[in-house]
Amino acid sequence: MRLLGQEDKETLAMALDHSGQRATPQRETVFGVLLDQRDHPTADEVYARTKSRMPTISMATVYNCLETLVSSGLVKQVNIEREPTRYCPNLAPHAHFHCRDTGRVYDVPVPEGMMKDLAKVLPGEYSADSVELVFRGHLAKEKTK
Amino acid sequence: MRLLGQEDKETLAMALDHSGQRATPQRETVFGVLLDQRDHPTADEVYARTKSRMPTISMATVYNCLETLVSSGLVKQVNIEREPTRYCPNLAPHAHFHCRDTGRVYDVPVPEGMMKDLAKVLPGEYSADSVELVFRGHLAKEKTK
DNA sequence: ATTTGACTTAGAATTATTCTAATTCAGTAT
DNA sequence: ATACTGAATTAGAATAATTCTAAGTCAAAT
Repeated sequence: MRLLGQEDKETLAMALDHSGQRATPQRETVFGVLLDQRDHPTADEVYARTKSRMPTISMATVYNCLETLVSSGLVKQVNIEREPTRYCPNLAPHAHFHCRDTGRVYDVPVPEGMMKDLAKVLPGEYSADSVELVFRGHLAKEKTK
Repeated sequence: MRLLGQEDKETLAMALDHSGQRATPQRETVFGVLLDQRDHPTADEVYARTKSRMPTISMATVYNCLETLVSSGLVKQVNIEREPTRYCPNLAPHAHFHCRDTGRVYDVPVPEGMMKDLAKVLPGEYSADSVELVFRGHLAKEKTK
């Protein structure tokens, strides 16, 4: 485990301040958990990982912290097929791949131009502020990571 | 309200048979409800609409019928942001637009070529059998329908 | 020092969905 | 026609992720 670096702490503090919220040890720890292992953990998983660093934290607080991080814009929720919500600190535009065998979720980089093209399929009466792209299928071989 | 036409009944019977299941009045009625008003109803809404045509049907049966229809391939589930699952009998490849104001979901036709292009962003180790594309935002004016 | 309001916490409540166990039904074999 | 078989339906209980509630804690500002 790696603690939150000074740089990440600054980022967090600024983003929270910008949305009228405070940095707290719990929020820093949860954010650190997300940055540390970018495997799209569920709230349960975040709770378990956070608890090992901060044993007194409660599930409710984990939910609160995650919500705070999302509202500050540093973390995105990833919802796939009514499964428990997953959390993702990858702010670059990207798609997701959901493996039917393992249930794991992988980030898929999306080229700049593709996002532009996607916007074009929308008829004029719609104006979208977010696009979500999820692939589902299988991994060719075994992905070790 | 419009009853299930002979053609739709055939389609349903064939699809069910193909997946080793039987056509029943409940399944026909639920399917009719979905074809009748293609506004992506939730199970609750399907239940209410179906009950007005077949007052004795139960919620469990509605869930069972929806599951059956999905497994037969005639209906697709549409999941958006952990909201209750919606049901959609539109089999053509299409995207969805989720209005932040009303919560309504609209079908957005996607040109053939776009789907092809989307597949290309997937690195070789992934093989996708389904793609989900959801836009979220606002409608320019008021959409009356 | 005291107040204020934000934050954390444990546990209860909510809610969409699934499960269970009993009943009904349709088709087939007797 | 009648009995069997497995599928389908049903009411209600159970599940599980998330949200809510109400009480307690803390940090900053007066």
